[in-house]
Amino acid sequence: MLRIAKLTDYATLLMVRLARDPARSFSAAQLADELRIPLPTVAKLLKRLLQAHLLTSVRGVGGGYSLAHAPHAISVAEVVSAIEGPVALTECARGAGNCSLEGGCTTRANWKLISRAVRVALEAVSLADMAMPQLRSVHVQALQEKKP
Amino acid sequence: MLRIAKLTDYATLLMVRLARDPARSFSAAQLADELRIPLPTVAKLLKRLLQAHLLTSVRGVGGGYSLAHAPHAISVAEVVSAIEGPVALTECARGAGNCSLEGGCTTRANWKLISRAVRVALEAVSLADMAMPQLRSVHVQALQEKKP
DNA sequence: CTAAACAGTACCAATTCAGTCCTATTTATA
DNA sequence: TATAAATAGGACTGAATTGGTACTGTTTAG
Ligand code: FES
Ligand code: FES
Repeated sequence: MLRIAKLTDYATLLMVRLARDPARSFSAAQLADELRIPLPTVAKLLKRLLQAHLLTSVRGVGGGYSLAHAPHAISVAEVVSAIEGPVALTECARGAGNCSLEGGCTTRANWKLISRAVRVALEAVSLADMAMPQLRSVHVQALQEKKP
Repeated sequence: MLRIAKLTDYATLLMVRLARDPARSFSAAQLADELRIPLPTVAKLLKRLLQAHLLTSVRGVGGGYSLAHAPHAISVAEVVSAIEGPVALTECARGAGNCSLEGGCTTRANWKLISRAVRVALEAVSLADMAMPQLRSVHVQALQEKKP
């Protein structure tokens, strides 16, 4: 159904929670408890987000995680990419298309453009936005195109 | 990676092929052969597209499938929905969120808006567009928002 | 020195997805 | 009217992905 993975959904919840108190630091256990997500899963996600440089961590007693950047400087697209890799709607949209028509395949190039539009839509929304009651607007000026 | 299913990719290939000769009628075997997609798979997809009323079919010898509407009147969004159901990025974006915060969950409402932006992006592109060498533009005026 | 907390990896279970097969039913035409 | 070309519909399997778990190691405040 063209939906993001459940884990990605969790990840945004985590990030949005962190975005509400950008100064504070949270342990995995705290977040798991507060959001009612199983601890091992939370731990796994935080690790991935850390590797994507969206978080900073402090080890040891009293350690924890916090955002690596200001809430308005982290986009939903980054969170999604961190968990499920780059946004590319079709296989061939990201490189070698194994499609049949190949040579004269118009579909492929067009999927790439559509993918970009989607990516732009996700990039347009920051964690700060997500933490707010309602997005003001997601105005997506999607694609600038090489003229006919 | 936020990608559409392989079957959906196939489905668009099929639809685009049909869109190139909207008058003609194609048998499943013809399409399978031309696009190098396994026949049983093609047959399955055509059935689903038929049930979504995107195609019309004629049975018997010399029968086949053709588009139910003009190529410019069928959007990529419709094809995607026909194969993988309605576009809704998150579980809760389409109804009952089983999310923890529930009550005051701002994330949920915002995901809905993002989903809509994506949907609009897919609706903005028709089969006729996909059949052309390169989309002119996918300008997505995504969301009109209830003002602050 | 101990306990809290992150780091990394490997593993299992369950669901989903792609693909196949089989058995009707319809219809042009030889 | 018999035959073959086609769609209609469903059931079934195998593979791949995903969600979730477990274990072992490292860091660090008190
Ligand atoms: S190369 Fe993938 S659709 Fe043609
Ligand atoms: S209800 Fe699903 S994210 Fe809160």
